[in-house]
Amino acid sequence: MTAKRARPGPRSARQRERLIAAGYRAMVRSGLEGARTRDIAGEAGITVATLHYYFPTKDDLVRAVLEHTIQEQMLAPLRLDADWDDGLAALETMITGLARHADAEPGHYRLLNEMTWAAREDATLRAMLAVWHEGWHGAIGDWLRAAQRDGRVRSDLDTGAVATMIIYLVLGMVTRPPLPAGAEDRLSEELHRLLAAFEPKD
Amino acid sequence: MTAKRARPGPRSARQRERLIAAGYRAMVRSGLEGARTRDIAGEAGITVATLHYYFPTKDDLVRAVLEHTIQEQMLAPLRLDADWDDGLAALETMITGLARHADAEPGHYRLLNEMTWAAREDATLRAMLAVWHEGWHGAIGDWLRAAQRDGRVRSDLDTGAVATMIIYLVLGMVTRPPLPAGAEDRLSEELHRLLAAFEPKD
DNA sequence: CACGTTTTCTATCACTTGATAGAAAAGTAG
DNA sequence: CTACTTTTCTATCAAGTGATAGAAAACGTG
Repeated sequence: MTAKRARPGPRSARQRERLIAAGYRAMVRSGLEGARTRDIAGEAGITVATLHYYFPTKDDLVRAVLEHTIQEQMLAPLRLDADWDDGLAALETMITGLARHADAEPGHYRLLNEMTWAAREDATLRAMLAVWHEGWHGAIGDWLRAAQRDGRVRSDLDTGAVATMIIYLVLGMVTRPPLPAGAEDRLSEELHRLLAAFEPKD
Repeated sequence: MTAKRARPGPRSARQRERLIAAGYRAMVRSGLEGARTRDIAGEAGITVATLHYYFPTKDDLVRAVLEHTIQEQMLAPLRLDADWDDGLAALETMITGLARHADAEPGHYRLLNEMTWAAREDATLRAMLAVWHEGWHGAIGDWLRAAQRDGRVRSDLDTGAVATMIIYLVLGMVTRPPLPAGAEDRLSEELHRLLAAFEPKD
């Protein structure tokens, strides 16, 4: 017996990509549930019916968009490849870069956020996110250990635990909560002070 | 000319509260948009029509629920009053308490999260959140300064900037992202190490 | 009880939204 | 051109969903 699968035609890969791109934009604009299939189709230059020819249900499209988001849109802002030689600089680049990006593209981080909540009830999504977080956690740990070897970060720190703290810090930061003015100004500087290998003169 | 306002009857304050409580539960369960007015009314033991007698639009109800959430449900888990004498202990109590609470009641923090995003386009909501964040930020700063006076926290730290970091850290933590197993185990311990007044023997 | 007010319900609307059926159009091969 | 496949469109459905009108019930007061 044939599985209750979608019709098997090869489809146009180009149209698929166009729909995923339009879906990403719509979800960044209106959120995961707020994005309307009609808008997405319209933005891709087709009708809803044709959208459903490529993605039988909205959930299929959402899945494809989130997968695309993780693989294409999420790694870039992290700058995991930046300045590998200088771990502290890489850390700073990542944090300030993300803060700026979160101001410019808040919808992107709202999408990441909705994804995290959705992952609680979706094993596939959770697995994808876990892989991504693992890579991120590992990269930050590597940066910290490199800086420890250079004597620029306290050698007694548990780099894994600190990496976790930094990830939490960044995840909270990109939600851009309404903190008192200037609360973020000395953040990066202060993080460096906390991690620094030697006590300042005081 | 009379303003286009709802009918002026006094209403029952008890029913209002019952609706807000039911709304809070429904939104914790299904999210801000996912909560259905029919479900909320049913949970309060009335029909949708009666709900609209108390809250002309769903948005009015949402507003009331969020206001209630900030004032009643949000301050409690922070334990801002805990162990005021010992700032570091208060900090630890807050962080571990929030981690546990976030595991037990994730929906509460999803609601807080949706609120933060909604506040971007709603000045009233943003103002309410800002007041709450300001109090939180101030309390953490007070704890840190108290611990500095006791000589248990490095005196060279900018307590405001560190308070911001801790708030970001907590906001990220309560989203419970799928980090590698055990990533959070030594978090609190490591935070203490970072803040500690003296370098360990190494 | 009688009368006015407040509260609640039944029934229904108006509209959105994801989804589908079936025809038409576009592409492909001989 | 013809026959077949792939893609797209028009038109429409079915299930919600917030909201309302208007009658009925409950309440309060003398």
